[in-house]
Amino acid sequence: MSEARERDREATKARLLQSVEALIREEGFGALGINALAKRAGTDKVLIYRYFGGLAGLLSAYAEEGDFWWHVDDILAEPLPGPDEADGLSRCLGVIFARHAAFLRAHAVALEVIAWEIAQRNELTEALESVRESRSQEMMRRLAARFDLDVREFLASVGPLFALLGAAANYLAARGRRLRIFNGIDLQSDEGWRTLERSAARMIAGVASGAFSTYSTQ
Amino acid sequence: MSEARERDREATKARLLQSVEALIREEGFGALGINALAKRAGTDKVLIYRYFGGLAGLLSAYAEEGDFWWHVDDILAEPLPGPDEADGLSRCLGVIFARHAAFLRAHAVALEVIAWEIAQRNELTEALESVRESRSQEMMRRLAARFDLDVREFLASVGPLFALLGAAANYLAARGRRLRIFNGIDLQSDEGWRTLERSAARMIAGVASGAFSTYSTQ
DNA sequence: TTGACATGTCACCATCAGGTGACATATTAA
DNA sequence: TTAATATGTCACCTGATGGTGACATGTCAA
Repeated sequence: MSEARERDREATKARLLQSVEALIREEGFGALGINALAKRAGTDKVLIYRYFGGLAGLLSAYAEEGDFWWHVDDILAEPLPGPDEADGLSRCLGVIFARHAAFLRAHAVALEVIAWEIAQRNELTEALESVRESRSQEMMRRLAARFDLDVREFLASVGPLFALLGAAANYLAARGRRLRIFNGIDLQSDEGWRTLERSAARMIAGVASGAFSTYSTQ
Repeated sequence: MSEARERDREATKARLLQSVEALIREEGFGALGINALAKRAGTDKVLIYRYFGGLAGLLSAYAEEGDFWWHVDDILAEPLPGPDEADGLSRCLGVIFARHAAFLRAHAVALEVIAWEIAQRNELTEALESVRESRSQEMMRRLAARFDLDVREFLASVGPLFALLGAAANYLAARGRRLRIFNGIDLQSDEGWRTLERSAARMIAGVASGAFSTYSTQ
């Protein structure tokens, strides 16, 4: 009867971690539960308690090793406008916005993470959040270095801009999973997102024209 | 024993509707359930089935009569920059952004609605969504009329801008409920939001400088 | 007064959740 | 070989959920 599954702790742990990813992608965070995870992994839920100490432990293990968010190297990959080019920083920010948006649209798990971070706050969302935040900070630091700007002042001037555009991309991409139209924009079409990118680029340029140097405050 | 509660259908229905609001505000959407609502209203869940046809019916009744979102009159209340003033439209959009953001920060239920619309899709979020969307559309139409612009072209030029800024405000306000900092911005302080409003105003101006008239396409 | 209906109460059901204890068996060290 | 331990299976518990049927009693028209 019982097929005497192979005894391999590491393989079982790996299957459980993969189940976290698969469940989030296919059914969303709402479906994440001890029972569902065990079933999906084809194992017994008691092993989750034994190997990970419970659901929270499994989820934070996933957060640490999971590949659910972009890497700084990818978001800043060449070719990328540099400090020697005209409007280098503005165009650079535009490219980053576009890459960020493209990544989101291509990664269902990332969108689920964003949606769930807003709606709920628990051990997993906190762990995921901290990974995301540290990557963003790293990206900003490297960008400041690229343009030879003081990090503090760079954050002060570009921070609000990134906050607005990043927030917009997150919201629209997450929303676009299930709702096609927002303010007349088709969130599920390439054309809709190109429109958004053009607007974002113009908005960036608008801020840049006013102030962007290291000695801008207001 | 049983206190023989007064028999008043309308009062019971009203208590149930108030429970929806109270539960969302105090415990979030996750707590919305037949049992929790009945308990909160101090009544029996079977009455929800009888009077509203079930949870979905109660929730959509709330969506129709609930006061969970801004009214167009409020968001466009005077004083508001008009077509005769310099940069009238740009400044008008800036004011609307600020009012939208201020409303969100002051209304916990609205933030819950936004968060839940992103994370889940069900009868209630669809009903709430449709109310929100229709108010936005109405606001845009009245704005076009105020500046004597063709609605279609107005939507094409201002639509992406509103989409980006509205999305950003929604995301940041919803996120700010539980997470204080985003990209160095304090989402729970007036100062943080003033910074965002200044950036938004500059971004709007940047788009306006390039194209804003009725005959702009790209 | 009587009978129909509206309002409200209660008990119960199946299902799912997270969680735990008891057990079977493979592996490995003594 | 034997005994301890690691791995995995199974049955069961408590509690909450959505949902329904049976019942008690107030209200109101005939």
